[in-house]
Amino acid sequence: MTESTRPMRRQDIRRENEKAILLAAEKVFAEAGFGGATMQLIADLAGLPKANLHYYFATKEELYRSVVQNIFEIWLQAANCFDAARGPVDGISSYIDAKMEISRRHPDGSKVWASEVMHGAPVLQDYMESTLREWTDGRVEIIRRWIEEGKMDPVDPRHLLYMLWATTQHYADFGHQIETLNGGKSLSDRQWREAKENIKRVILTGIGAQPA
Amino acid sequence: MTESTRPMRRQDIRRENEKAILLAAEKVFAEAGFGGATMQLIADLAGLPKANLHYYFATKEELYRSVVQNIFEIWLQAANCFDAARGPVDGISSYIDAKMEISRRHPDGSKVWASEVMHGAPVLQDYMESTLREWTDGRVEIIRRWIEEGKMDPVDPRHLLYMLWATTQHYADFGHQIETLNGGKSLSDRQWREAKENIKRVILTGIGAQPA
DNA sequence: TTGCATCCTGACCGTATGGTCAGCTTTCAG
DNA sequence: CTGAAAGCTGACCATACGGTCAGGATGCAA
Repeated sequence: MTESTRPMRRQDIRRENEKAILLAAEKVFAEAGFGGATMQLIADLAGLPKANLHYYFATKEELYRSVVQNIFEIWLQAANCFDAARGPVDGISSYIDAKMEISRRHPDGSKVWASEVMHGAPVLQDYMESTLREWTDGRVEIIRRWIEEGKMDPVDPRHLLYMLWATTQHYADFGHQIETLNGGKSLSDRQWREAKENIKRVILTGIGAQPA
Repeated sequence: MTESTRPMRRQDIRRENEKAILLAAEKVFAEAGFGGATMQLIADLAGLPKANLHYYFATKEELYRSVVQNIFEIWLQAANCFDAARGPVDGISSYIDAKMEISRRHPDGSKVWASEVMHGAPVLQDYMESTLREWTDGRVEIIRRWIEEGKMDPVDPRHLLYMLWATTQHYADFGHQIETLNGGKSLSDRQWREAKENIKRVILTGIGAQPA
């Protein structure tokens, strides 16, 4: 760690430990699910004694909640690409890029999020009913406008969004399956690019998207 | 249950109890994950004492394995539509129909399967490396032939398959999210039909599929 | 009717887990 | 320098869980 450096300031200690715990927790929750994860495992992975975890996060639930909220933030940020766009080609392309990047860089987070939703969103139900709903309604409106302006075919905006979420998250959540079918090797840079291009091409063509 | 009927035959008893246990287990595993599920909960839901579960299924792992294998069977069966097809429109349409029907009728099974894969397929790894791989290779070959025959655009067959899996399973695995965004109500017959039609339309158009 | 295999279950057990706490060390403001 | 606040942790606890088992109930073939 930072053994040979000068002693850390309190603030730094707090930040670094919380970060290490959250990172370890994300991995363990992703691999074992909430029920299968143990504080001991997370502690070991973070390189801290278990009691120290409880110093920063009172309960397993609280730690889990923090992890899930982190993911949700990242998830929502990817959405900004959508707003600045002038048309479906631009907006959907960059959204797919962003979400595929998340699937590649934060597969654990993606899995935790998927798990949370699959189990009925016990922790994030309120977020889904407020933040997520507002975000979705906003994008639906944008897509609807694109359709009105003749920039794409009249596809149901909600189902289009579900399709975008599904196809991109699949590469994280079902990454193990994809790897297995890829001869046990994780996708190469090239394969990730192909995956992205394929999704973009099929969807953009599929909705009859017109540039600009 | 069957309180007012005549006593059951042994065979029937065995079959009915195993069925009840598997059904309950599927639901509990789907809702809580493997680690979060308890034999007691499954027993209660099945209306049997916990010890009775261990009479039919020696361990929690064995019960889980049975559940997952059941899903896998259903999953593979949906694949048959693909084979009889004469072209991409026919084959992919019916495959989407079949998989959407599974998502609607067996959402719990779908979730258990998703969970299993997300956690690295600890139980079904061997199946994925044999049965699933063979199945996939076969379909890839079919799609490749369709492309050669000019029946669809040259889309990477594997990524196309992933797209089909992702979009259809999404309606089961993320059903809770979809319901929340649907005003807290589950999708109506009409909405399911729209979802299916949307997926078919976007994908078939997206790959430039030609009838026959 | 009899005997046996199957079916069933309350009570029990060892273990692992989430969580607590008393008391230690370290930082740092005044 | 000093004292209080923040950070840390080994040892401990209560509980819940997966699993066992002895022995009773039930069906069924002969």
